[in-house]
Amino acid sequence: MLKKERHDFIMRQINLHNRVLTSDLVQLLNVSEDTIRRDLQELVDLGKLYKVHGGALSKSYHSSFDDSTVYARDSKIIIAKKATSLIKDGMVVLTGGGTTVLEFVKQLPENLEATFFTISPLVAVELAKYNNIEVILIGGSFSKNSQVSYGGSVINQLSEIKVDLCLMGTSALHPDAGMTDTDWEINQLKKAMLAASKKSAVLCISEKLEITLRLKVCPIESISYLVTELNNDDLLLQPYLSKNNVNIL
Amino acid sequence: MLKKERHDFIMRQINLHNRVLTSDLVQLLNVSEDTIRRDLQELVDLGKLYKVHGGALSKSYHSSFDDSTVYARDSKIIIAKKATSLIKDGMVVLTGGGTTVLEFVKQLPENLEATFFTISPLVAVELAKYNNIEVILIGGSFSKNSQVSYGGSVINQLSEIKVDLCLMGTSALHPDAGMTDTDWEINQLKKAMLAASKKSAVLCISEKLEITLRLKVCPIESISYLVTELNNDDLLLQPYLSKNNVNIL
DNA sequence: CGTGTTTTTGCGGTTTTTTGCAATTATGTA
DNA sequence: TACATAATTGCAAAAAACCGCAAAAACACG
Repeated sequence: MLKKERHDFIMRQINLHNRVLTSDLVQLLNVSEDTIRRDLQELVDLGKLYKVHGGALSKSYHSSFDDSTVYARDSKIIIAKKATSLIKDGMVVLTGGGTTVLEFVKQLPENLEATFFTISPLVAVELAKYNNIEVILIGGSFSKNSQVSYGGSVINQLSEIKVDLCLMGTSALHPDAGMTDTDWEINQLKKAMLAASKKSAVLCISEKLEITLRLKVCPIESISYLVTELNNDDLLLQPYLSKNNVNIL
Repeated sequence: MLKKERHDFIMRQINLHNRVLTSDLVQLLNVSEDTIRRDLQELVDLGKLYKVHGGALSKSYHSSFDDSTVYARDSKIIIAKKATSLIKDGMVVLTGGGTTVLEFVKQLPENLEATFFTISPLVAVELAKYNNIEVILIGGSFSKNSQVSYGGSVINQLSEIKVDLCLMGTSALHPDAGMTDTDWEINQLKKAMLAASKKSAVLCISEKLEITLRLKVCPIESISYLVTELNNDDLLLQPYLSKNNVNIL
């Protein structure tokens, strides 16, 4: 069996069961432990899975249960602070969920007067702490993974509003492929959010740039503002993005 | 089972119940006590939980326990535990907000299969921790005081559903005046919730009994179940309530 | 086709990690 | 205080990971 075939086999197992045991793979693929370990290490280097003593776990599995510690918190705070400059008194804003957006809300100026629509209950609770912000929570089926409202009724409600700016995080952004995602419902949701907004801002830590996932949300030129933790000079994509009218923050 | 998986399992239990017993984990994970103790110690080193004699507690629980902002927490826990007996597999339930309802959600049995509608984002987030509970968050204008969705759109959405049981806290309950409130919008909301439900349960600490506020929500006989922290014998209203077909828990 | 190079793979030996056991100590409770 | 339960410690066996090496296979190129 070719190495590539083994890698594909391992990734199938990972996607199916979220985990693999070294010992199982030795039996199934009929190669030595060392070979399996080398395979796993290579897949780790490609960022495709997570290695632990005794086997490996899928990346999504790992991140979804690790909710007590926010990953890359420092970067997210930098992004959040930058993003607040987009918000002016009197604006009507729509936000998604996620730790970066939540951090953004915490950084807003105390006396901001604005109206916020949001699909995230945690964001709503945080926004409610501001006296002069009107909060409208958009409800629907509640996603256990992403902790936001989703589904048909959310899409319907979004189709009835038009806001100045929509603000969301993303799992992947690529100069050619644009914004992409893995979950179909979240994908639909983001499309509807963009359609409901005059302008859009995407909050994205740099390591998620230049990654492409299965489902396309929108092309790169649909994004009005990209907010990362990098300086403009350090952002290699900068010229390409500017060409597509994406403002960099 | 891999060590990482055990750690994730433990953290899930902690997030769900705010505590774990060493002895329970030994049975559930089928490893020796020593292994569990080492696991717990490692999670302590990672700052993810708090170790005590006999098991471990969640960090948030520990801090919220010290946090005296939750008034009469002990009574509310008693009420919450009693109220869980009203919920059976397969039920469709509607809940309001408030600390007592939130505590109720935390006390639900781990594998409950049910559908919950709620107007409270915090309740939704807490419910989402249960694998077999479907959560539908009802959105609308968000109340800074009561931390729930309210207003016309909520009333509309409530008019479209019919659930088995509606569960809410209250600020006042009186044998003659029934359930009363001070806030007009919350008043309307509660009426709509009751109208959307076949049966209703009111969670109420005893000190709010025999109080009357300005706005009437419903007469006493509209309440199917009253849950307080008292024993039946200590509840002076008991005969009167039974006469009006209110079940006491 | 032949030869030198790179890649892949398995093996032996060593080190690290994990786990359970037993003996001891600590803790909480009647 | 005494007793039961839980925690700690040291230890040893088993499992897994690591390291260097060499055989085998695949590849490149004249």
